[in-house]
Amino acid sequence: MMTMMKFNLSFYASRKFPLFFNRPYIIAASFHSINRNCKDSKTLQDAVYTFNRMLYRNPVPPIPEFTKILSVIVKRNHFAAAISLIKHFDFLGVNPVLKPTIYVFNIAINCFCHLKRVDFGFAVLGKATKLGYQPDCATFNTLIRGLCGNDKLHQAIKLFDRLVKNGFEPSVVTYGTLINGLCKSGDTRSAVVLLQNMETSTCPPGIIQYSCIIDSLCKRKRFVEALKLFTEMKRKGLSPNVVTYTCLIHGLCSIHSWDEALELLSEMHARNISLNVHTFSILLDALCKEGRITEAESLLSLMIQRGVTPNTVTYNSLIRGYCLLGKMDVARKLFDSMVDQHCTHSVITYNILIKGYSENKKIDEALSVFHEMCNEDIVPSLVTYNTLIIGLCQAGRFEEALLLPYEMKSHGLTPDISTYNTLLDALSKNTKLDEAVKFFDSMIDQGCMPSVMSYNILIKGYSENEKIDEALNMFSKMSKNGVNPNVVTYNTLISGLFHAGRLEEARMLSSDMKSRGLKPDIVTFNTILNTLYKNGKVEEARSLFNTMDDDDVVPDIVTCNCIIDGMCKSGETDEAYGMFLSLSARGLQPNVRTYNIMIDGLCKASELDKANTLFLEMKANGCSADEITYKIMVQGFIRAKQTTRAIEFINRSLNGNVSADVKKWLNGCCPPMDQKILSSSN
DNA sequence: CTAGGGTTAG
Repeated sequence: MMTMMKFNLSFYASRKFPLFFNRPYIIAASFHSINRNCKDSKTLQDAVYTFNRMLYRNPVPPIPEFTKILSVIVKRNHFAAAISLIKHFDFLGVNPVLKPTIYVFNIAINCFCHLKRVDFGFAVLGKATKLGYQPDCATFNTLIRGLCGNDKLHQAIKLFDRLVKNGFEPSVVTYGTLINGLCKSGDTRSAVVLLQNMETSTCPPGIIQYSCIIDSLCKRKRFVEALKLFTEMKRKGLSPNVVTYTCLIHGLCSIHSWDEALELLSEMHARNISLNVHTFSILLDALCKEGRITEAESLLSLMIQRGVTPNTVTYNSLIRGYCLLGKMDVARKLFDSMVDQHCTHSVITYNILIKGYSENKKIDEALSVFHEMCNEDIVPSLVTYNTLIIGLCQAGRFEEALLLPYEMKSHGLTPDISTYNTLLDALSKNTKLDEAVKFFDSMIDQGCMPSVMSYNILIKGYSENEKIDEALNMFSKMSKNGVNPNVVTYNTLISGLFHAGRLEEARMLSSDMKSRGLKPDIVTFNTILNTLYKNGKVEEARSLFNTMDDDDVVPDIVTCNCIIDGMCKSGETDEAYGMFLSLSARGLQPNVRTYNIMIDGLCKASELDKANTLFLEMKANGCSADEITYKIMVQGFIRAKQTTRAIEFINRSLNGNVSADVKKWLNGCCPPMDQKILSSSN
């Protein structure tokens, strides 16, 4: 326990105690939380009722009975309600029966911190000190956490240092809180320094501190450092627990490193650490994200078999998995079945379903799910609205989308920058550039400052409408307004300049970008490579491709498609095919475009059998042929005068639900055959 | 004091 003997608190005693009474925001907030959810409000009302009854019981129950109720209320996030109950305690020192303990003060501080009023938290500390209470470890830990959680990390560190200087011995929780705050703010380096400081202090770091930093490193994809800490903790005799492993597995899954993740799973097995609902959910989510829904289903059975009950989060991932595959009926069924499994729908569950319907071109269903959630007393979040706005815009229903920010405001939600950017993008994409520009100005009037993304959207809008000079104008305007361009800005402009044939300016921009400390990314390379090939600069393209590695940029499938296409067009079909075969070794999956490019190249090199084999292979690889694939095959066979096989493909495409404009395909291909093929295929 | 699910631009 900590020693407070010489601990000097004078610097807090001067703080003003907050007025608990008659704070309008407290009343408003309590009202809101009571109405948030029926089931919840019932427990809240019960708790408040019991609390008030206890106040008038004779004799009054001991204080810990009251704080127990307060803890329940706080656990359910009814902070304002807790504070309004705490005001019943006697802070004036006239009623010895209702004399608060330091624990009551701590709860009040915690509540104020959660209500984003850390300043009131400090005022409570001031009052406690003045009344002669000794703040305990929890008091300061709560305040430090409050500062960390309210973007006042710097003050948290200052408080920590000041406390230490005044003789306060931080506990492992104090260190842990600060390490967590540093990690969440992205300063993992300082977190590691603090971890090292713990080593020489009276409380050495534990599993929690290591796990916290490991998680933060994984989230930032710094796996080398994460694994180093992981090894270090094991070397120090600290056994990683299920949380530590789960953090690492999560990180590895996020970069599709399945083998490494599986290795950790077997290590867990060897150490007799069982997977919990978090671990299973992460694995299931990763499978769903990759479209591996059958495996996700098996994993669900496995977890149930092992006695781990899936929860709302688990189901959310599965539902999203079905949505991603367009299986909305299954998604909906699963959604409905959650109730039978005693799983509640969260606002995120609804958001997933709404997005699923929107993306599968079922915006009316999305809207009806939205109304459903309101009827179920689930309060739509900012994300709900933003998702709906995207859906409405994609469905071309701009008027409705533009109304939603007003509806949000009437429900107490503030549209954020992404709300506005979505609308801005929708306007500029749909040849309403003038309206987009007006909207951009109105954002500022609404008190929402345009972000880099806002500028990027307009720059793209101008570029794609042959107004590259206006785009360049926006570019200089953004810097003037204190918004720094990012890689996307440069990529958009470079692409626009290429499109306008202003190659030299594009080149200049690309070096300007580097001088600003921005590194070209995969899109930059793809944009430039594409243009080089289009302009027949094959050698230059090839040497640029070879420099990608120096910039730590790994070619993706778009890059390879571009290279394969370029090789085919310059007659190097064998080299192109070699590259095609090397894709899996690069960890890349060919997509429809890859197959189309390669098949076209093979057809033009009169390698029809090879082309046909690829056509069959793409289906076996789960990549379905589109209209272009059929067109390439048909034209290939016509060029080779293999009319029967051409007709075969025309019929296949017509039977295969591919919307094919056969007549268009045949245009320019052997006119005399035109009639013959068309008549036989009908 | 540590872990999982939902939204915007190239």
